[in-house]
Amino acid sequence: MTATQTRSDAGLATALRISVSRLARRLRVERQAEGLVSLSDTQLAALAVLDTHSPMTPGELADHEKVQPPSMTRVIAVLEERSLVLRAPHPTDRRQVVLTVTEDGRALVNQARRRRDAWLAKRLKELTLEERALLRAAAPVLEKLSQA
Amino acid sequence: MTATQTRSDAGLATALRISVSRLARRLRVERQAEGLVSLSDTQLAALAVLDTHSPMTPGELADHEKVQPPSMTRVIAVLEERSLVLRAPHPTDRRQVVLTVTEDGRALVNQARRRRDAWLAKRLKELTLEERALLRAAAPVLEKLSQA
DNA sequence: TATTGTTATACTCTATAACTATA
DNA sequence: TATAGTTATAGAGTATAACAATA
Repeated sequence: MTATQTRSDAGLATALRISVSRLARRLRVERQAEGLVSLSDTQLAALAVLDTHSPMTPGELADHEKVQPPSMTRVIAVLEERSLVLRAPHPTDRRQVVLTVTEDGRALVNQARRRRDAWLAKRLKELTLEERALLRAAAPVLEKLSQA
Repeated sequence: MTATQTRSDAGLATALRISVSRLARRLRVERQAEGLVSLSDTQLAALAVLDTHSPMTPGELADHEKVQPPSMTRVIAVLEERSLVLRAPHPTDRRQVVLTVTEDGRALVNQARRRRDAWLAKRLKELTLEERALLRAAAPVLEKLSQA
């Protein structure tokens, strides 16, 4: 590796960190600007996890989302009150609770996803074909970075 | 544009949103895991803005960071108490306050930046030359997206 | 009167500690 | 005793409303 590439790579970490963080913040803001959903980040994230992993127990959900069980209790209370999830007794262990996402819950998750994608899709259309191709190739690399 | 490309572009928004959001979250977590800095996101962000735009008034800083003035008042109080910023009277308008970052403040911002970059730089080294080149090219496009 | 910044107060989110029910 | 979940309580962060000082 040449000295130029080494310098360039040192700058790459900074440049990538800034551009990724900034775009992520923008995506959050654009989602909130859409309003209407009126669920907090954590509430929506928990619902999205249930959408793909349902059924789960509150404990599993808390572990997955890296929050403490009491925090998840409150999140679930909100989701249940809005009929987005169902709480049912565990078939064999009566200490546990089984959570399942409702049809309303799935619909809301999908709506939220579409709304977040909408802003980005619009911005992507303003790019050149080459730029989009570049991002298409870069997306899996970014994904790999975050899972390292 | 072909039908295939259209479908692919629709998926691109979703793929890019997920990978960018996930990597940004990971960067936040890794920064916090480094500990030591002991400033909140907002406090560090405000300090970083002052590092590049100092001097600023509290009002300008609140506008820039999209928080309400009373919230910024509290952030500044913490930063001043730790000798990271200085509050001085405005030379001509005595209603206003002029904020400048101290040497300690600049040092802390740079340290925080280095620490955040360190994790990412390490991950980048695990990629192939081609993958790094891809990200180098993609970074400015991501930057452009966030500013759209 | 309008503007800049602060103080007073309340709300949301999350945490730790203590408790209940069950295994 | 140990585990799953909830309730009680506290702390951090941010908001709105009211206020003081100055333009």
